[in-house]
Amino acid sequence: MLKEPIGEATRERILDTALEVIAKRGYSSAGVNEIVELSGTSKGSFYFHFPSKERMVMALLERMSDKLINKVNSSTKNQPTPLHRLAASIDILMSVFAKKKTIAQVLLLNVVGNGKAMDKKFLPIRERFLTLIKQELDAAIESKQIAPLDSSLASQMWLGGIQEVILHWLLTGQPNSLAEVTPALKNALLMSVGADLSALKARTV
Amino acid sequence: MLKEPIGEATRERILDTALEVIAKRGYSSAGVNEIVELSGTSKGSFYFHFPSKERMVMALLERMSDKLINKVNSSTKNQPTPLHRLAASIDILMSVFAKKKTIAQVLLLNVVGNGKAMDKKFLPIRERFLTLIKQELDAAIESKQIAPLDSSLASQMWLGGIQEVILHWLLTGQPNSLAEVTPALKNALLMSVGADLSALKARTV
Amino acid sequence: MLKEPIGEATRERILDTALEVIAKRGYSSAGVNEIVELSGTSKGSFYFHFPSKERMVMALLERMSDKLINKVNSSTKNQPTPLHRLAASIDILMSVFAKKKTIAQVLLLNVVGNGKAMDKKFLPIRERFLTLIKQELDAAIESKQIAPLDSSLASQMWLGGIQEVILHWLLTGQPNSLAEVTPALKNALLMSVGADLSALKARTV
Amino acid sequence: MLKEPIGEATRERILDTALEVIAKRGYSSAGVNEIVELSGTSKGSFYFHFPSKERMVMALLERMSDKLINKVNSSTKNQPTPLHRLAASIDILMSVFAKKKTIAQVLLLNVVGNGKAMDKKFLPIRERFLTLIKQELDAAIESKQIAPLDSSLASQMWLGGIQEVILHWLLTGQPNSLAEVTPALKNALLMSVGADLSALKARTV
DNA sequence: AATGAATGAGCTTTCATTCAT
DNA sequence: AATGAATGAAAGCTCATTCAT
Repeated sequence: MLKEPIGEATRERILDTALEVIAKRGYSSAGVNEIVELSGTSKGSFYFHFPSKERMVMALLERMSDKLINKVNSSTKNQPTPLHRLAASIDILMSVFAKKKTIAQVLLLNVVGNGKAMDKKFLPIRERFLTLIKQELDAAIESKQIAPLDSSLASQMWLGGIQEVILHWLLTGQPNSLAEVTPALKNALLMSVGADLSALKARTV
Repeated sequence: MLKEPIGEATRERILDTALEVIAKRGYSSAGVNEIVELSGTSKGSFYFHFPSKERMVMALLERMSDKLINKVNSSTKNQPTPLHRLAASIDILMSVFAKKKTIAQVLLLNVVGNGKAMDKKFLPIRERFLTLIKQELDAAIESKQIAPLDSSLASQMWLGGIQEVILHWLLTGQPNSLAEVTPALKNALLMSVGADLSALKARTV
Repeated sequence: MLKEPIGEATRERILDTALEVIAKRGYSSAGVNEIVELSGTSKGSFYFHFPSKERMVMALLERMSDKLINKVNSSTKNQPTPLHRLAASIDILMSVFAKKKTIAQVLLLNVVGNGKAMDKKFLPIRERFLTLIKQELDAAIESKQIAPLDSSLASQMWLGGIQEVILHWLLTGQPNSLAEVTPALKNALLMSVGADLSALKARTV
Repeated sequence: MLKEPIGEATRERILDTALEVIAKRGYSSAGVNEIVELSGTSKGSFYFHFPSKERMVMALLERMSDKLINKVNSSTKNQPTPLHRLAASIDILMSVFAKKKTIAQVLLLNVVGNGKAMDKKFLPIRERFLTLIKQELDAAIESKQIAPLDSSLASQMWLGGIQEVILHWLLTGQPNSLAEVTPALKNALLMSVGADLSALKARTV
């Protein structure tokens, strides 16, 4: 009655399972076999819905980054200034990854360097986040919240910085909770572009 | 008399070739076959010198990070303060990667997420760079060059930020030369820890 | 309607071919490659049907000993006494091996010592034959056809004696036909447990 | 001073080690590498002393069966009759194998069915034991200790029977000690050729 | 839409053997 | 006599993909 987009159930089931399996095993060790078995479907179904394993993963990553960017957009909607929006973005990213380890694992451990020279294929996803950050930085510059700077470079630095902190947490378990370090990370990033932290705090209230 | 490490020729040849092949194809697509063929050796030789492909790659990464860290240490030896040393480290890292793309590709594209759950195996290498940065940050804090902060977190942010800029360059070709963005990246990172940039410049002279 | 085990064709073809190849080359020299080529299937099929070469061989041996034991059981069904059943068992074993050299080769030349410490894996098959003999010996003891003795030991001696005669024939070609020596072997084995041969003959009529 | 056949030390060391390794791993899993390492020699030495692994094993088996047959001959030297000699042979064989498991493992688990179609190569060794038994059986027939029979067949049955009992002990650990079953085995074998057991006992004293 | 048996190129690894020293 | 680096054929096995049903 409620299985809304009829006929897509199998496709979704495959993607859901793929997320789990890739998080557990990594991209190239995640076999179509295991995905198909755990999802209760079949090889034939898999290749009916996706032309290849690679394209399936791209669909998965797209679905994931869509959701993630939507969440970011929701959380920034009501923020008064570009810097507030950047701060809110960092908050939401960190909290989402903290809550869904699998998403972090797949997006961060497999988006980069997956061993099959498909790095370029994942670029669009990275680009989306870079653009997100860059736009707000440019807006902050335009509104004189921060001084002019190479916003492209800065956004790369931000993305990398955030990624590495999460990665470190995934791989070493340090810190216990991402929430612990989020404020400090946010401060450091904002300071790196010369933002006035006091202005931010005042307004958050 | 001086050709000290005799008999290591084959081993070195394999490692050199592996670097090229992994840079070209990524870790898991770099076949022992191709490495052996291009290096003009044999499978038997490969497995005489290394117990497995995995261990060979670890040896390669160790050799690479040894060299890299040595270069960093050389370049910071004569710097007067911790912040100067951090700045010099960034300079040398960026210039090395700019010069040797293959090193960047292997170290950055394969250190993380290579698809066979060996991520943890590469941790020691990441850790070495993190420690390098952290030590100088701690020294800078102790010598009051910067205010106290979570130096562990900061070093992660630095490493991630630097990595991402290089990665972006590798994957998109932007900017044309890493040298272009090095000063701005350096500034941003130093500002992120609240460093006084003017103090740095004054002393560099 | 009656082609019951449909879809098992490939699996059976592999087992049939494996029997030939192992008889020709021995267990460890029988390559999956050759088995697959001669059976007109593929490596993929092989590993779809069996998890490993070793497990395939175990399946083969099981199938063989099942058939063999069924034949023995059929032939002893109508025998009046335990000793008659033992005599009939020897007859049928010898005649089966005489007819199907490949079965003898695989079952006797590979059941023991195949070079990869899997000897213990084949034990169950030896055990089945030992049990078969032991049960009849015990029955013969109980029915006072023979005096009490270590039936376990005796069954080992019987099995080994029969095996060796067949082996000798396989390896040297002597005697020309197993049938030649079957009566003498049967007598010797029965005498070894103190059986009264005359009683046997009288009743066979 | 006493290292009699100078220069053979290495060769002997290799053979001794090979015995251990083959007992542990079986023929085809016993690698030249391991033998060479454990014996403290080198690949070069190995192939200086033996033209191939196979020939080395044959040399080992020859050495072993020489020793074994010498022991048998010593133990039968002073026995009064052929049947006494046969009984003594069984005793000594069982006690040697009981004492040196490695010898039993190599001689029995690898002489037969070693997986590389070299079965025929080991025939001479089997033949030596068969001949040993056959000669005494023939002598017993000639001296009228037993009635005429197919001594060739009987010797095969004996050899197989003895082998299987030892094999069973090696593979299952039953019985605890070979000595336990030796008298019963001896009796059964002698009865299988129609020997008068009482005559034997009387004379043994 | 779905199934699962079948494919085969490709993988890493093993190992008896050779040979320059 | 001895060394051990080098060889390469061959092994068992994996896995994304295809296709008849």
